[in-house]
Amino acid sequence: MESNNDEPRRLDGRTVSGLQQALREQAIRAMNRGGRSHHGRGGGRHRGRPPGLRGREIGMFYRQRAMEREQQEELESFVLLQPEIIVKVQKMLSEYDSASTSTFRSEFENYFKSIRSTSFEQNMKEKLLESCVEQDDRLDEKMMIEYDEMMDNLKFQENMITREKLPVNTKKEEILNAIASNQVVLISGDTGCGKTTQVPQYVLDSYLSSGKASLCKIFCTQPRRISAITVAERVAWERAQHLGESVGYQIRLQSVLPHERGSITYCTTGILLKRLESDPLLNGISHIFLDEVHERDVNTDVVMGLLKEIISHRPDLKVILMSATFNTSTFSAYFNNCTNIEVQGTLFPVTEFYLEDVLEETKFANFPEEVQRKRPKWEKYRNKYKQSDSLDDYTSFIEPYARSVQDKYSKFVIEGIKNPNSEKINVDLLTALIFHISFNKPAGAILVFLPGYEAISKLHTSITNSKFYSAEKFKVYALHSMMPTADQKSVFSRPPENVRKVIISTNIAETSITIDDVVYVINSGKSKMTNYNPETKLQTLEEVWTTLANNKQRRGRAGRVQPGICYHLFTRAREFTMDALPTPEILRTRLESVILNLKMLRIHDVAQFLRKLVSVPDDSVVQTSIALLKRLNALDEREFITPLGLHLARLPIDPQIGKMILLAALFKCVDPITSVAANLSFKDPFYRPLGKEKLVDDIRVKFSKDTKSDHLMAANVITEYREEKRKGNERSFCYDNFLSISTLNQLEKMKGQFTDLLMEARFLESSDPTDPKNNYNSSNLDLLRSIISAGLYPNVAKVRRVKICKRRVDPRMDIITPEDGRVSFHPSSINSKQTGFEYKFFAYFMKQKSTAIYLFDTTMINPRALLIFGDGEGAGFDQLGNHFILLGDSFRFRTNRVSAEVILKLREKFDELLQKKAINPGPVDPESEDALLLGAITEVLNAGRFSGHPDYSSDEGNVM
DNA sequence: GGGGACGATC
Repeated sequence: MESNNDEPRRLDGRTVSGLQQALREQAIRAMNRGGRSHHGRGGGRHRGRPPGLRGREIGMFYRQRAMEREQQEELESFVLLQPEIIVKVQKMLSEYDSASTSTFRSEFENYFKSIRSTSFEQNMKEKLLESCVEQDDRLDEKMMIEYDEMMDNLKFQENMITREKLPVNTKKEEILNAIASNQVVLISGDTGCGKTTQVPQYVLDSYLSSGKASLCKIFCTQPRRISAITVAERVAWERAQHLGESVGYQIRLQSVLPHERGSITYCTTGILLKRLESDPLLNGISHIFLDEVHERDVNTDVVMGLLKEIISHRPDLKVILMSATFNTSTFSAYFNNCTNIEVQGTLFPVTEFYLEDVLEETKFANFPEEVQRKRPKWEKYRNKYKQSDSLDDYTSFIEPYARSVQDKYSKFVIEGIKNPNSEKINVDLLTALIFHISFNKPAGAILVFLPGYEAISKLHTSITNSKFYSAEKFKVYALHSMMPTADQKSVFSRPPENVRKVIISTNIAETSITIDDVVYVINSGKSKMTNYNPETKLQTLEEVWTTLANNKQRRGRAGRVQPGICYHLFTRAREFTMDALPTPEILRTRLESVILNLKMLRIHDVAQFLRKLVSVPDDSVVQTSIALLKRLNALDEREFITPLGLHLARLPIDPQIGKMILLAALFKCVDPITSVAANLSFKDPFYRPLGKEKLVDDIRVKFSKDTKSDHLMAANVITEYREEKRKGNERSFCYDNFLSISTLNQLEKMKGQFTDLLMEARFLESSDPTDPKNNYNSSNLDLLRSIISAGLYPNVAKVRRVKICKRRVDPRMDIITPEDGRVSFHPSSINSKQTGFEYKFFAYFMKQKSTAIYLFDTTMINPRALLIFGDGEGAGFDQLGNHFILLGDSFRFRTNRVSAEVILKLREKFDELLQKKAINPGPVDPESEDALLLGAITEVLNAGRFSGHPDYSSDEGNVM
């Protein structure tokens, strides 16, 4: 056994010194400590102490040293390869060394070089020569006849009566003239004005009737998949046609395309963006409508930036921006002060009330007097100054307003709004208001906007537990993206007479879900926002005040069928402090995918391009994202896209996950890893119905089997779903396990898309994810976990020690990442429920700070995989002769010389292999030298697998 | 011990 050469216990991390210091300093400090081993610590305690310290200083010194040691321990580990493995792998590597290297596959080389050497501008000029849409007289004639037939259709004529009543119809000629005489036009109008369904039809019909339909091809982008479909269906219906005639849609993995010319295609913004990669001039397209530009999602902002450049090369291309009626000058200004045509909406008037009115009406005065301290004691003291500060702020902000309205409201109302707790979400007040409306106001559904799951859950409980509640008189729905109600039709159905429908929702009901019979809206004034902090490099989820734009949108939800009422649960004074608009998404997010996509468009100076967008992201975020892309080898040192980066950019997926499925192709474990990738890039298939949270968590643990992996748990779910579907049993399987059939089906489709693309790029021989040829290693659990970690790298966390609380891991304890210090398993991660781990290392994809820094999805990782697939400044030995390997710039592994050599050689050779495969894509031939290398890697991973044998496994990571 | 909402050619 190797323990004869390097006895693990004596290589305990405690004898080595400061990790983030220079190596020299480390060595000197270690020497000062006399190189004592763990066992010798009890002996000469004073020997490492500098002379001249007295009294308290001695205590301070030891305390400091204990802290240093603890920090080192957190980041330091131990790895040793067994001698027989070393011999075997060294032999394999020496054979591999003699193998020849590969060269560019020629057609890929040309493509790659054209992307690196041409600019966006040049590329457009080249494409212009190829593209020229000719008018087709015969087609025009045919379409004109069809158009006449449509006009004669009774159904069409009947629909036209309704269409002509839409407000946008009053501006029809003005709009058509503006589009005819301008390249860019902005049309702004509020919900219900008909711009989305009508304006593209006005344009199409003007071409049809003038016999030039072959020159008209309209694309209209939508931010959401669902709206692309429903709008297309509606427009086809209005024209008394089926989808696929003059109207169609295209979203990811699903489309009904209309006729090639003389047609309207509703698509998601993402589809247009992807198309631009190979078709930057939008060949054959005559009109681009960008709808809902006011929502300011990343894709729309980027497309606007690109269109601004494209239009000068395509003078015949018309761009029509469509927006809600706020903030329109921003878009008009962005496009050289383009014409803005404003259209009135058709919503019914909505009366607004504010907190002070609600208190008066409900007689609610029951706000908690004390400042509630939910935080632990220590935090209270730490924030003491801050707390009182914000209290003073509140007082000085509310006092003048309270004085100005004191004659209009009862004294208890004025006292109420002066209480800072009146600004917190108050379930009692919400419940009182809901029953007040229910028993005193005319019929109509009540829609409550709350920030998130917790508040929805509390209010739901409060309502249904109330003495005023009865199941016969109320129908209460909770609406959240993770709840099944969001996918069901029942929430749209009108309740029987005398039954009050109450919908408690997140902002999913602001844009994505529209419920027509809502008459009363209750706006809590709060919503949740993800944000990205460039300094801490952390994504956060914060509860924030809504903006005036949100308030307007929420209010509008009450006026769809009749005049409505909106109750804002904040004062008019608070409204005065609210922002006009939400922060555009591009300022709140990381930019890896955006940057890689721009590189594909041959936009090399990404930072310069981003500076020309409507909102300019922080340069430090751009730089952080570029740095990660370099670390993934997607960009080279000069920030040019690499062959690997090009493959990653072509996949519709985050670059890290793209790398994961590329590795899965090389290592032949495609089915489980594409499941992991689909799950990470789309959404979790589990529903979380109210009150079933624990049940769902238990089911997740059940599906995880013994993998210690949320990712492989998801893969297991897909495998079992497929099996149940084969048996015709999928409905009950999904019902019993709180799974969404539609999400699972989409995940399956996405897997197919990944394998299609991998095959197209020649990394696979079969495009069936389940083909045995793609899955020789799919049952090698340790390999699967390694591939996951290789993709997710450098997202690595380490468990320091496990605390058990009520027979479960306490998820708040003792997990660290080098960048953030202490983090936690999110309670929904199956690893927050495990009681023992064989390895200390975990890979994760999503990290988000809310009440703590949570890792949402985690896989326990064999540290050998990290060392082979990770990066770092290499290895060496300190002055005590202790060998080490670095992982990244912080994790450090003690080892011996031969182990270090073998591991680093594998790392180097694997990097080479990946680059080689990127320039000459192809499956790994089992007879080739590449297979030998992959075999050697698998050998090392397998030999490091936890075997229950304490001699080496304990120091590599066993923590229980 | 807890999850605002979206999205990805041919």
